[in-house]
Amino acid sequence: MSEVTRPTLSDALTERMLELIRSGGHRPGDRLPSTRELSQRFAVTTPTLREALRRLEATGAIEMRHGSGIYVGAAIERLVLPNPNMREIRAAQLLELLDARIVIEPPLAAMAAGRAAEEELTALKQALATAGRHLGGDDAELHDANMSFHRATARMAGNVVLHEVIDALLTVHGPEQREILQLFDDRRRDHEEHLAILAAIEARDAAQAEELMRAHLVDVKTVIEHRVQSPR
Amino acid sequence: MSEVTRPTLSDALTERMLELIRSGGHRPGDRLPSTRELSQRFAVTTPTLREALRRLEATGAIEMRHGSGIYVGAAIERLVLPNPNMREIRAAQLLELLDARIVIEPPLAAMAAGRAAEEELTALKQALATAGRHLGGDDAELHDANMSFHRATARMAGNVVLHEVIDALLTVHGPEQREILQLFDDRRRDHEEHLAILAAIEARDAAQAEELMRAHLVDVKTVIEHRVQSPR
DNA sequence: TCGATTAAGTGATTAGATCACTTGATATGT
DNA sequence: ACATATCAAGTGATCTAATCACTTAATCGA
Repeated sequence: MSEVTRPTLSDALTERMLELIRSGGHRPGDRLPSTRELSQRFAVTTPTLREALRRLEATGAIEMRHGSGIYVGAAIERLVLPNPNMREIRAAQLLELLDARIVIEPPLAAMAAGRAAEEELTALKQALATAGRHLGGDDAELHDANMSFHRATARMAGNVVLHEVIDALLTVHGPEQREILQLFDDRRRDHEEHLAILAAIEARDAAQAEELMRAHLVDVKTVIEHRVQSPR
Repeated sequence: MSEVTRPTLSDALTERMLELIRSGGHRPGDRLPSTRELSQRFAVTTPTLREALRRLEATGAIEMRHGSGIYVGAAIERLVLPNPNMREIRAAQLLELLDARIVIEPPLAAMAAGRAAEEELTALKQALATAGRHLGGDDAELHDANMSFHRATARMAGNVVLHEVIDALLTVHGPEQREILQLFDDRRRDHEEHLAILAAIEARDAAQAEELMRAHLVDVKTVIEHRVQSPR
């Protein structure tokens, strides 16, 4: 979903469809209106509507059964719902995401330490350097740089499957996390924890890399938990 | 991609497009033929073609830029390419997949043991019972039942994110794994290991559940490694 | 009571035309 | 000569309205 080109009609349709499912309180398995009714309601023609539907189908948000109807898919629950009202729900998702990362990323850090190559370490250092430059400035850029650090660590581990998993998780929940994680005091500590992880990997100390990564993610989780209970 | 309904024209188109990209040796960023030429080559009309393109776009396999063209996306490399010739590559992917599962599933088993509810345990037992019935028979059904056991365990852990990750991994690599894992002597041992894991979860012994799951997956990995070196 | 039939509703596909956007070449002005 | 403006060709986006293919549940018949 790179936004290099201007949002097209079909782009907007996809989101309106998601909104329809969500605001309608639909659950997985529920049946949605027919293509004819949807195209009328959204004032677009059938082919245009179907393009939007195909995208949703590819994501697992809906399921289209020939001759039967359009049904809400199982994946609808894990989709990023751009609903600005439901801060708590999104925070809960975020905590689950962090639990997932706490499971996956520490072993990845250990694997990375086991096979750290010079050229790969460069990517890590570069991400941290970028993050360092944005420590006092732009929220978005700092967050992106930090995510790059985690991505690079995952890539170094040398397991494509796990790398892609982490990549997907960070991509999907990136914007939400960024929004919640905006607090100035955490910035420097985050950065220093990243540096410590890098040092452990560079020293090829798998055990410490794993432990530092775990501690780091637990720290982040703690911050978010507090943030949810007492939003600023 | 549930195959409850018969594959539609657009389904086939999606795969033909993937094949075109792959066999053409295209790399991410490469430009593909225009919609007009593609629709002619595949002998379908524009709207039909575009549905297939939208699905590929949603997956990140391609990128459509208004007024410019259709380009190969970055995600094309991590897509599952149904190439029947490359047994070694698929086996290598399979080993990476198992490494990934070895990272994720043992902690999930531990989490499941921590919050095992009666009704959820039923799903586990049911899957194992089904597997038991197929121990001496159909390959495909036995494998499906075994995968159901792993899925159910992941679901019990109570983390939607990790559950979906495991679900996706098992779905994507399921058929390949099944093909490689066809050996009669492993069946009973696999089944018994599953039973042991269930017992640990039922006894709420998180540590043992985790360790048994890890040992089980390592066993499977060992089998595959041997199978690749000396295919029967 | 159970099976086959059927009709209504639904998704899938067709056809060609037109609109909107990008891009590189051309022309223009300095 | 260089930079800017204009333009035309190529491309994706959308429209239109009709027909085909499939599912489902009610209906009918044995």
